[in-house]
Amino acid sequence: MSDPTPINAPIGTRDILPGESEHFATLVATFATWAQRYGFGLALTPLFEDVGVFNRGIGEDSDVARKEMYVFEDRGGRTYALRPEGTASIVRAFVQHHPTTPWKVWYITPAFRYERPQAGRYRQHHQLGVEALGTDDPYLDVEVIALAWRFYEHLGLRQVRLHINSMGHAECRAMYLTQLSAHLSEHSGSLCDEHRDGWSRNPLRVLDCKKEPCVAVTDAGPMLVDFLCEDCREHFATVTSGLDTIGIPWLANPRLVRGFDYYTRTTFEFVAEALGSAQNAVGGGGRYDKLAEQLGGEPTSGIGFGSGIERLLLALEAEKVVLTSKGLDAFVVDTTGGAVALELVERLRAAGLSVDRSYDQRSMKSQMKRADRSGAAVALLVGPSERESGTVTIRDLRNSDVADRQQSVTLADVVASVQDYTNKAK
RNA sequence: GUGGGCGUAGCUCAGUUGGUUAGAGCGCCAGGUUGUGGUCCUGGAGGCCGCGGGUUCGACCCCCGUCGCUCACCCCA
Repeated sequence: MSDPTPINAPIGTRDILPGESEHFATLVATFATWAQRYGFGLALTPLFEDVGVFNRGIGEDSDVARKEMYVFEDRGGRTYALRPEGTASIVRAFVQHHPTTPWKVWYITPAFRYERPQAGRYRQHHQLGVEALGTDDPYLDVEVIALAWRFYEHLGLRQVRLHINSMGHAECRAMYLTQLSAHLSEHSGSLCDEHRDGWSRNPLRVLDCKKEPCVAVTDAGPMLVDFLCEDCREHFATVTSGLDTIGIPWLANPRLVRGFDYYTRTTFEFVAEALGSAQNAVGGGGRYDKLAEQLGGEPTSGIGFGSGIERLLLALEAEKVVLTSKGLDAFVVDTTGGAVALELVERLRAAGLSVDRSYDQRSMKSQMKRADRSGAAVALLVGPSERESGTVTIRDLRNSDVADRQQSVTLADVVASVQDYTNKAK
């Protein structure tokens, strides 16, 4: 009947548990703060969508849509997919609800891609990001990029480079694609093994190829920037000069095409140079002026970016940045059976303090050890004599060199005394 | 989808040409200190040596299979 074999988390997924989850939580809280500062409201959308939301959005020929989506059929025969990225769902919600524009939202979500896991790449990872719909004002592009930049900066990342490019709008890109295809066709024999026969399915992808043969061929070929129309050129110039104005360094990268078909005009990527591996993009995004239409809505401009939380945590680790989170204020050590601790921790918690205690009536030495490991600022000791006199002994656990590390306070003064300690520590 | 590496204690890892009771460090528990953590000392618990099969008198070790983890390619966050 029952199989006693333990079951592990699925391939490419992982548990984020205390010890690590504090960093995750601090990172999300930081992003929430910054997104709000920039005027974005939180948007929560379903984890799964009609598969068309993603197919139409990110392009049926993209790798993600072709082979990386978790697609399934529900009991009613509808075909759904777990979201592989954040933008398409948000735009679907925009089309469905017709909010007034400009509509600025931020999100945090798991994202799913069926691919072989490796360092910095998971089948379920977490993304946070923003989307802004309803205007093609280039200053909005600047703001979205600025938000990402300030967020990384505030986290403590110092080795992030902003790569930026313009994909043009539909017409300039079409002109460019004709030229690029002609060039690739002429030199297809010199492309890498993978693209020699496969380049025509998505010529832009060849620009993204890092292999020597492809780089050589595309270097000698036409570049998208040279095909931008007057409007697109001006849009791009306004974005980059806007970045200059507010002091955000950028790097023009004409090869930056990114993986999803919906991008138009501005595209950008944040590369964490501290990450040695190929998985060094901690965030990216761009403008998508056709996506709302593709999802059945009115033509609506939009721009956004997404950032991978796991990648950011790896980048922070690589840069040796430690995200601090608030530890315990106090740990109650009760050697009289634990009933005094019960009341004490409740009172302290009600006063807004973070408090833990030990259980199972362990020895004082054992409880003190736990108090120490807990990282609490102070230990609150209750033994027979304290219980007798209605007092608590407060012991400073962090400053081992000061003389008066312990003091006795009445139960009535405990809350205020602990608050004194934690305020001093700040 | 393709290729490499690795599966031994909670964690990180040793383990001799195949040989008898499988080890260390850290962590955990307890004691040294019957009311005091971090340092130190002592002791203890904890292992189907991933799983299945094969070779052998004998397998953690060699062979095959399988599952899992991991790294890389591809692509991406």
